[in-house]
Amino acid sequence: MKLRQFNYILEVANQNLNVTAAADALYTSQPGVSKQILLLEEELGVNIFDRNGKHFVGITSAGEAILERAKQILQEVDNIKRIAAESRDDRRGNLLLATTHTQARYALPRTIQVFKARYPDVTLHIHQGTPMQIAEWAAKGEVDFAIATEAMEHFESLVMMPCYHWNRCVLVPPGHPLTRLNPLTLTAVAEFPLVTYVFGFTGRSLLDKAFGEFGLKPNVVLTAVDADVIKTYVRLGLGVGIIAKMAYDPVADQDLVALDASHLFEPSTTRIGFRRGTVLRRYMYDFIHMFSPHLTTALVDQIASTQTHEGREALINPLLHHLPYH
Amino acid sequence: MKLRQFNYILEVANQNLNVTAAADALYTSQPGVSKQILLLEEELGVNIFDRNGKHFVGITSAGEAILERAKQILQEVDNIKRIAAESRDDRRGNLLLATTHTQARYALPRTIQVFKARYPDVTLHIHQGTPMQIAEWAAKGEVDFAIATEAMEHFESLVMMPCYHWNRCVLVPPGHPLTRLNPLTLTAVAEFPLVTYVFGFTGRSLLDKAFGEFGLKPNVVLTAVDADVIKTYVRLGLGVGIIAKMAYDPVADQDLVALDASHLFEPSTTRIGFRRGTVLRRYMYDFIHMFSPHLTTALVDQIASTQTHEGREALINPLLHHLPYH
DNA sequence: GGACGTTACGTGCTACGTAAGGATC
DNA sequence: GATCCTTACGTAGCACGTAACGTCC
Repeated sequence: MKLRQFNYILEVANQNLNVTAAADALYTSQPGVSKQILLLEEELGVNIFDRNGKHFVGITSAGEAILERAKQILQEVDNIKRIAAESRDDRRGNLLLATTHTQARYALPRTIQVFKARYPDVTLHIHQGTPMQIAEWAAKGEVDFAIATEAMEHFESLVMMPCYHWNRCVLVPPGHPLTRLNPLTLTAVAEFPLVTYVFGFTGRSLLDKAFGEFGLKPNVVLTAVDADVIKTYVRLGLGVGIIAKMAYDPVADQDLVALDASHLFEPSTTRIGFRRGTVLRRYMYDFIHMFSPHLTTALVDQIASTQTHEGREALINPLLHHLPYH
Repeated sequence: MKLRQFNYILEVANQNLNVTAAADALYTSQPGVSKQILLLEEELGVNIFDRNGKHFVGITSAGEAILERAKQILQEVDNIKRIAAESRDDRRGNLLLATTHTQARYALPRTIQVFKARYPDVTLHIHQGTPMQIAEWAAKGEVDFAIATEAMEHFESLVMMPCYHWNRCVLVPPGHPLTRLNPLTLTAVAEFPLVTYVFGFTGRSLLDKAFGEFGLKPNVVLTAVDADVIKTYVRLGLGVGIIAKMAYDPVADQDLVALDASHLFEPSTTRIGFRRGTVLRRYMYDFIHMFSPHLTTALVDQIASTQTHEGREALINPLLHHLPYH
């Protein structure tokens, strides 16, 4: 049994049982991967993969259990690397963030500025993706942190912590009829064509929920992944925009009017998450703390080491009531 | 990083930082071990061991963390082996028990007879030792199960489950003054020289506690590890014996009189334990179940997967009230 | 016929054991 | 001086890549 063999079988499983693809992903030869898998199976006396002739067509039940353990082992190997890196130099390393456009553009810049000043020798990488991709990357350990509003709670293997609440504003050109309405109502908004986020992005689900509860059928004429695109189309007069309040820039967007809509929608919660069981480096704890001052090292450790869903809820719920608003 | 390197550093740590001893224990050459450790430290860029010149004198703080992870990794490797063995043939394998004389001689034979009949192809090994050794062997994964009455609760890394309660009898030659006493009292017993278990064995701690609570200072003239030795000296008239009731055999010991002493002492509880995080094979679950019918596979899994002390207590305490008596 | 996994084979690396060398107690 | 770890060196085994082969769709 060798660590490399564990790497190989996991990559094959990840690549939909395609050995060739796994070999490519691992930058090695296909026969090498094939050989090592056969050797491992021979050593264990058990098939990990089901085969139809020479083609891999499935994972055996023993294989499932073995892959699970192999994943665990490689995670611990990774932890050892981190422990070593931390002890060599706790100010040097990499920080891989996966997040959405909204976070990268509006929520993160300030934190990242402070972080870079504090840790000039940590190389930052920001991967942008859909909330679903983001969560998957973090779950696989391909990135250190996932930061997003949606789709984060479906991964039991992620430690998720709330960072801040935020709500929306309605974006209209100056002189638009809605600017004369005080207070703004959902019914009034629903009478205009809307431009807002794509489903599955940036709190779109809570937005739909609010209209739905009033029995309103909003006329969404355009959806986009990010607020910059939405603003562009509001400027073109395509419709009324609904975006995160933090995405409105009073200076750059002074040609548009932002109407507070906090009373119309439930606040959304942005969360940060990382793979359970991962050792965090000092600067990672610090990053979390800079982004969300209520998430101290001790609290993060406590949440991460709590195994039951209920236990984590008990730690997280009190936080939710004192979360900052953006 | 290689699995072998993890093996090496753990063995060195186990052998009090003596590389030569570790190499011997691993049946390999000392320079080989030395080399691999140096290679690992070089790869990680961190010293795992503190050195004074060429002598190993301690473990670095990073080393502590690394050893912990390495242990975890090797345990999972072991689990993979078990999963594979189970899927090859779930009726063949090894079962390593560590237990005391008392259990091996009086409690286990019946279970083992049934077990051997059910699993003729499982090779059984019984290691006898002190309760402390037994627990350590199990904690290190050197044996599958520890079965004992004492010293079992001090190992957080062991999953411990209660098997049965038992109590003591007072052993005297026929015609002894104590045989005319009804009921038997602690004060009366304390007036005679006593022969009983060594401290740290077979419920000796609860025995001392009972005398202590009555302010009695028993005159223990001889202690032994096992009841057979105790009986021998009772026969020689050296004193009154106090042994586990199950250790009295009405046939073989008919030349001695056993007086029930259940009302004089708190019952002791014999427990079975295994290393937390270990995958159990089908026959291992069955062995537990045969030895303690209340410990079903589902219950064992539930107890083993409960991470908090309180959670385990909540599962175990109800058991304690319905435990069989031996 | 194309995609895919296995077998064959030659090369280079590496782990291991023996022997010698330094260091520490 | 004994114990202990490291360095040196030769050998054997193993992993890897290229090429050829067999198989499935």
